[in-house]
Amino acid sequence: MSFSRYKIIFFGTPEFASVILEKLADSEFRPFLVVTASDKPAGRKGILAVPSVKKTAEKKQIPFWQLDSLKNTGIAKKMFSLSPDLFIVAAYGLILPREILAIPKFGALNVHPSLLPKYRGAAPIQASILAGDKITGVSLMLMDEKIDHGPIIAQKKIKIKNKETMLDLSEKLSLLGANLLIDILPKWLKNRIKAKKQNHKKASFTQQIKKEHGQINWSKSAQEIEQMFRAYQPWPGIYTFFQGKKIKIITLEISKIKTFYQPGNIFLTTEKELAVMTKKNAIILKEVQQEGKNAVSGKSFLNGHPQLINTILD
RNA sequence: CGCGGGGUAGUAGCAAUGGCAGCUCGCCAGGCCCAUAACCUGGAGGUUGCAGGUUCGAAUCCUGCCCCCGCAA
Repeated sequence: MSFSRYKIIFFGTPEFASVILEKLADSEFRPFLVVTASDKPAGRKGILAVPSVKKTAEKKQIPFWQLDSLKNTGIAKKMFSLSPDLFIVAAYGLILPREILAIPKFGALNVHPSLLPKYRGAAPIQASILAGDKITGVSLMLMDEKIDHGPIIAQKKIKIKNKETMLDLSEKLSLLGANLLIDILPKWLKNRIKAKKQNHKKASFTQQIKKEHGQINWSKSAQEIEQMFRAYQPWPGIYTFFQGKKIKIITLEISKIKTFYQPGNIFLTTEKELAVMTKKNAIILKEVQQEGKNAVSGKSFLNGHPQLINTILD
């Protein structure tokens, strides 16, 4: 029995969605149309950045639309005329209006990288790392007009490992989500699954991440700063200011070394490594990058800035 | 033509802003030491990204080019 007669439209934009699209494209749930965001200028020279999903659609030879708005009524009509059976949405970036959601017979399914109702919104993966959670997962959800609010079809948990960054976890969750989809879709399309309403009282929300979130507050604990570091890879990264210049931290390590320094104090460990004290434990700066400069090891940075030792960072 | 920083010894990091090109690290030799990545003494190592210009004199000022990076998006 094949499901390839069902007409599926896939909505998504970044890498996370791209992984899912790739899996679907090779399955019997291959979408016949992909909707993604348009190319946007990026980088120093304003070179156009192509959404990851667009590349995958091209690679898998699936037609795609690049839309920056779904509010145009013509879009809904055009989609309706294609008579799709199902939408699959993963990190598309735009809210789907009600008239669009109403189009497919089997609804619009969203792949959300958290255990809903926890971490609704824009940055669930970062939120789970930032909070130091040990377990997270993906949720398949039937979309309604409110963000990440619809009833849940399926969930799958995974552990968050110690050194896992947002990037690592994102990749795992996208694969998990893709496999879960392929697993669940046959039952869903035969109406054998009932979506369960979320417990809205337990809902929590995450905000879009801004660059300012990456500034280090040294009065937090080393543990918290390290979680921040992993959550904000690759963007915005974490940084501090030294003599008015922004210093990005490229790699770091927690040190349990005992000192009497106050939080933010820069010092040398017995191994001559560059370290900063926090509220609890110290952070060793293995690799740093000053604005306008290449990334260098903590030792090298120290060679050029010997006055660094014993200054206090905010 | 979005804004800005940078390229100086060795695959390292930084000074010197018109007047002898220096510092830290590393490297080499020797010393000290039970010993050392610590300490002491000495040493090697440079066409200052490339090309041109201004000047008695350019790492420094001007022009063009190459390369690296931060911001913005």
